[in-house]
Amino acid sequence: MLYRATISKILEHSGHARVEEIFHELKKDNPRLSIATVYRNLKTLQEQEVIIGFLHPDGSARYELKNATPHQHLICKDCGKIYEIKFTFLPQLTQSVRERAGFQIHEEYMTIMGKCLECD
Amino acid sequence: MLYRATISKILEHSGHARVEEIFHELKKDNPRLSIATVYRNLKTLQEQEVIIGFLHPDGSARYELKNATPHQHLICKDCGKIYEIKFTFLPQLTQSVRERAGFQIHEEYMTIMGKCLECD
DNA sequence: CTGCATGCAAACTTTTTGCAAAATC
DNA sequence: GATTTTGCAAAAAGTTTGCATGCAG
Repeated sequence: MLYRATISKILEHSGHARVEEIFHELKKDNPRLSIATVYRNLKTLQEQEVIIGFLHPDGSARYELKNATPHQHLICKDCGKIYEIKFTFLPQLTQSVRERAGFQIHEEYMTIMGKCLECD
Repeated sequence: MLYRATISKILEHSGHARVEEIFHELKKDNPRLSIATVYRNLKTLQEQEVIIGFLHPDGSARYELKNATPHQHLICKDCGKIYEIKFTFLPQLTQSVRERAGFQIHEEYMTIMGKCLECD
């Protein structure tokens, strides 16, 4: 069944979900669901580039929809909350890095750590 | 003993070392060393802000010296290699993010994913 | 003597895998 | 009927913890 639609729906209104959260949500509809199935489906959906997976600095894997407009992540070192931001000068940055290091940036995977307003 | 000097020396000439690598190096001098000790010391040194720990997207924990000049990380999604780069416009970025989101950037923890020259 | 650091083994957490049963086409 | 997906249990891999021992102040 691949759970594609369901996982997408979950990620639509819960931004950077953990595996456990996704598992918990899916289980509401199918109590017999195994977490192995969740892992397998997340892997498949990531290979199909439907979703984006990344590691939170706290060590937990997080997932979000790929079709959302590309954005960057600010992650608070204190509370761990993830803020989304759109860097306006990203084209310049992308070009600069390509010229200086021959490195092609993937804009969806940019992470900045720091301290958020609430924790300051 | 805390292994502070030794771990620092290891990290001096092996940039983004994994726990296993550090363990292996330390074990040369002390064959009875336990990996639990390495984990405990790495944690302490990180709390003392002597070293910086971060998660490689491949899931492995990496460590580097904190006293080195702050830099940013480019990580290749294909080969996993970590490139260090110094963004020249970081002050502007820091200020922009602070104004727009009230978020105080920690410059040592900035990560950009993408594809490196060798893998392109 | 007191307290911190260590080794060892066990426990935990997260993720992956083998395999047989079930679902899908 | 063949292929794919699933549940379950076991296995890996990475990290943490309890406890008794050892070393240092």
